[in-house]
Amino acid sequence: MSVTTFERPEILTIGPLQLAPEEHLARADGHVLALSIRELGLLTELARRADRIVSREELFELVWSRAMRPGDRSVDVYIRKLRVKLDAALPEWSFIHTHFGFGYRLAAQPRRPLP
Amino acid sequence: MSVTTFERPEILTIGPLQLAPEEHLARADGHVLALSIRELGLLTELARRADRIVSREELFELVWSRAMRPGDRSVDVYIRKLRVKLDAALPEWSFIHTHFGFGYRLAAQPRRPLP
DNA sequence: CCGCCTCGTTAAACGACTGTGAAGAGGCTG
DNA sequence: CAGCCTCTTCACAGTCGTTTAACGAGGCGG
Repeated sequence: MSVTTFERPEILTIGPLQLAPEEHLARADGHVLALSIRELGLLTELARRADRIVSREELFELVWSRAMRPGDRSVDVYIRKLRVKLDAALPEWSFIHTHFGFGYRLAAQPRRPLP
Repeated sequence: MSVTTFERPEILTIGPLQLAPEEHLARADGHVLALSIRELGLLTELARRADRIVSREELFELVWSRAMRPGDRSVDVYIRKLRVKLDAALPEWSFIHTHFGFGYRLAAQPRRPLP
């Protein structure tokens, strides 16, 4: 059974960061970020769960659409790529926070200014 | 069914670039660009979707008015031709941005000046 | 304080995707 | 009919993304 709905395009806002998953686009202060499919997928799933801690296993299944093998480090590697690109675009902010033993949490946090 | 309307001519402006599709004309800083039919068609469809990523398939169907065969590189070739002509006319700007795996996006972006 | 487990980071290998130059067919014009 | 322009297709080169492995740093519990 199918129901026709008229949804507005999904726009996720995390501080100065804007995500438009359907358009394969991410913007930082309006400026377009060049993200790959995996990077955007991971960032989108984190953004949909903003301010909450999400485990690697959950992130992996959301983005890769299959179960994560024990020891798989793919999520870590892509977290790193995202951090590099986000930091290049918005050096004043930090977004992805590690919760040791649990997972990652996305939240826009102003970096403390240089003394 | 056809309805007679009185619309003002469509003028598309992308930074220093002006398109008048009905006149088969493109201007860069007022200076006329020599574009072929396909080139102008492709640039026009991109301009109508400025700042958004448009897939090859969509571009092909818009410009060629038929479905794109898998592996067809025509869009790429015309993107190249447009880039050459746009760069010759406005070396300080870049217009057509590649989004790997997704398509192309048109946006006027000042090229970074030489140090 | 020691050792183990977790996380950060880098890099190699491979495949997939895109950039580029050129050749050939066809059409239009003088 | 010759010359020129456009469109299309092809081949090769170059770039980018994904995945996996490996090493080192850091946190946590005993």
